[in-house]
Amino acid sequence: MPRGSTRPTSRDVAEAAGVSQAAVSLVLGDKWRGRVSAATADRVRHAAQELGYRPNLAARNLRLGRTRTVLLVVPALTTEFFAGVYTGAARVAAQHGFGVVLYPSPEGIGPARDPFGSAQAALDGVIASSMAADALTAIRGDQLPLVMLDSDPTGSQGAATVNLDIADGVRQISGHLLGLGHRRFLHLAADIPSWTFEVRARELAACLVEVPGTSLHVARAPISFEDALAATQTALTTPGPRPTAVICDDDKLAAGAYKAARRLGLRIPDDISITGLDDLALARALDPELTTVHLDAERFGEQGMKALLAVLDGRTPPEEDIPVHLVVRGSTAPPNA
Amino acid sequence: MPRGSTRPTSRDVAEAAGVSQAAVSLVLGDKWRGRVSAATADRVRHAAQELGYRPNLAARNLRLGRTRTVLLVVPALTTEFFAGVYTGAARVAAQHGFGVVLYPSPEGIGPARDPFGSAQAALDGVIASSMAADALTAIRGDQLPLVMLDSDPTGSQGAATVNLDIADGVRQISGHLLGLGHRRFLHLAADIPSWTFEVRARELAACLVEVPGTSLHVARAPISFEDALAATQTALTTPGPRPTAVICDDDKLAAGAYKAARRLGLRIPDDISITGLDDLALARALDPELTTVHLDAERFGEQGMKALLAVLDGRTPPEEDIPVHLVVRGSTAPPNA
DNA sequence: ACGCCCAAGTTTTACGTATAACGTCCTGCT
DNA sequence: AGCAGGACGTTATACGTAAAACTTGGGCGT
Repeated sequence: MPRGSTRPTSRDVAEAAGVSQAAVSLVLGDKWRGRVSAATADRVRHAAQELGYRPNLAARNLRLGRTRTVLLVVPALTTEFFAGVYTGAARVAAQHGFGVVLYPSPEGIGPARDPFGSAQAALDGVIASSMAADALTAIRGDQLPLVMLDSDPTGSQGAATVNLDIADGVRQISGHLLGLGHRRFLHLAADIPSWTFEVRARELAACLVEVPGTSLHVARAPISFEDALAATQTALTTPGPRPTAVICDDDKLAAGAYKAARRLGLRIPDDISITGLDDLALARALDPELTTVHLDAERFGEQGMKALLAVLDGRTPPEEDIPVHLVVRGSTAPPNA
Repeated sequence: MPRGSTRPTSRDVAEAAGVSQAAVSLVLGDKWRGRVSAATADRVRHAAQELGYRPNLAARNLRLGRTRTVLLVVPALTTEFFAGVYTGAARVAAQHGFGVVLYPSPEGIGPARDPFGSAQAALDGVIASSMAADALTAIRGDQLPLVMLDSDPTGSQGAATVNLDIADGVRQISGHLLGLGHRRFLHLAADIPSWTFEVRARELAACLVEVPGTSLHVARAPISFEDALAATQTALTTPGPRPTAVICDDDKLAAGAYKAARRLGLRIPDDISITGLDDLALARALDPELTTVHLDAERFGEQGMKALLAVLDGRTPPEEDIPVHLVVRGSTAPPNA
């Protein structure tokens, strides 16, 4: 037993096993082959077990100069999407003996003045999701290895990037709706300055401009049920021919669009088709179930973490986009008349 | 400039300011009054600023024997509820200079064999949410200050507990439905061995037994859309008089119940009333909007963190339950006939 | 004039770990 | 017989910080 009630240290283990502290470190660090006899190694392991020894991570981190801990910066945790990203990143991290600390940037997507303010941990690297460029600069100042998720590759200042192939998702949506015969579209866009949403707008416009006779209106709303409802309602009641399909930047917006359509007495999908993007649990709870683009959040987090591990290893991370796929459910149908 | 490209240490700052390392520590630790002149203190601060000095947390943690970091153990991050708990806990923590590391127990609610397996951080304390008793024992073995969220106070082995007043929420639901005239109930229960769900079942039974002429059937399902759908569908098609109200253990189950009701051609709330519990974003997206009990997840997390801070301070945390309130929306109405 | 205390620092130490550098047998070979 | 070298360790040191213990040079009271 160590004196007092403090946690046992490697020295306590050494004493209990009748060896030096260095031997304990070698054995428990699995570097004992050819340096310590198997019998002694066993004694040490038993003593450690007996005392309930757990290494002091602060001391180890100080000694090694690294912490095997990385920071994941995400916008506010308001959907399960980022929970999935975290889960995926944490899983891969754990497999490599790393831990992940979460930092929900208080200002949401956009500039974060003090990227690490509340993160008490000492860090080996950072994964930043959907961040604005100025926050990026603040982070880079710390010289930490950095991976950006869903961010403009051209503005990433040399940081590695991992992206979902959102552009392809938009192509799949527009292809689906055009194939059904839709020509008049409303784009319910997230009113957030973020690359991932710019891509949606740009790609959608590019897809539709190719097809003669199409029209595209854009409504903007913050990602909230109420705002989406209001914006859609306004957009659908403006004079002129009504859009037959509403393409929403994400599922939450789509839920608002559903309610707006219902308020106006429109049936989904008979009178109006609606699509989302994310494939949250919400998508299946809506009635009819939402046609949307499935994003594999966990895989996204996994890839992000793998890229960061590569950077930490001095390797160059692969730059492939993560595929996404359209899930056709009940909210889309050919336009009537 | 320090030699090489390593991060500047307090010694580098000392050299730049022409003082000893101890002086730097005193100044930056704000313990310099009466020990260092104001002019020197300024020189030190400027030097630190100039070099971009940031203290090495591993070294500080080692020296101080504490990390100002706590672990929040939650079941899988599949709903925004636990995201809210985290957000609240992290906010309070940040105000006190603490960080929060998240550990989503891989086995979900229930036994967690290796509570800290993937948590690389050195910890000052633990907040554990909805955990089973055996996992608790494993945690207690580590002698860390512990606060339990939504856990059986009688089985908490002396750990502080913070609970939502779920029992009161159940009373509000049953009062609401009984007041509307309902007498035949289906309880769609979460098929998870956790105290928070046991409370729901016990309290509901207790509420209904007081009222003559009531019947209560119970269906069980894991918390998933599909399972809830299947369980409800089975329960509603068994012979005998059909329940007029379905009380669900949480909103996600309610979403499944909605779909089951629709499949059977039942209108909500005309033919059947449905209630949830949580008040997730989902609740407002359903059509009609879900009558449910609002849980203030962020406040829950805040209270949990405050309790842990109290324990760390040697104070006794208050043992008050957090109030919840019924939100009546469109999914409940008097039974027809 | 002498001692004392205070301001303004400095020197030293400890936290617990990982590892480089250094001993000491003993075995086997020439 | 002598000696190389492997097996099995030990000793010593550094990581960066906080803080206790020590130093030094006035200024002030008596």
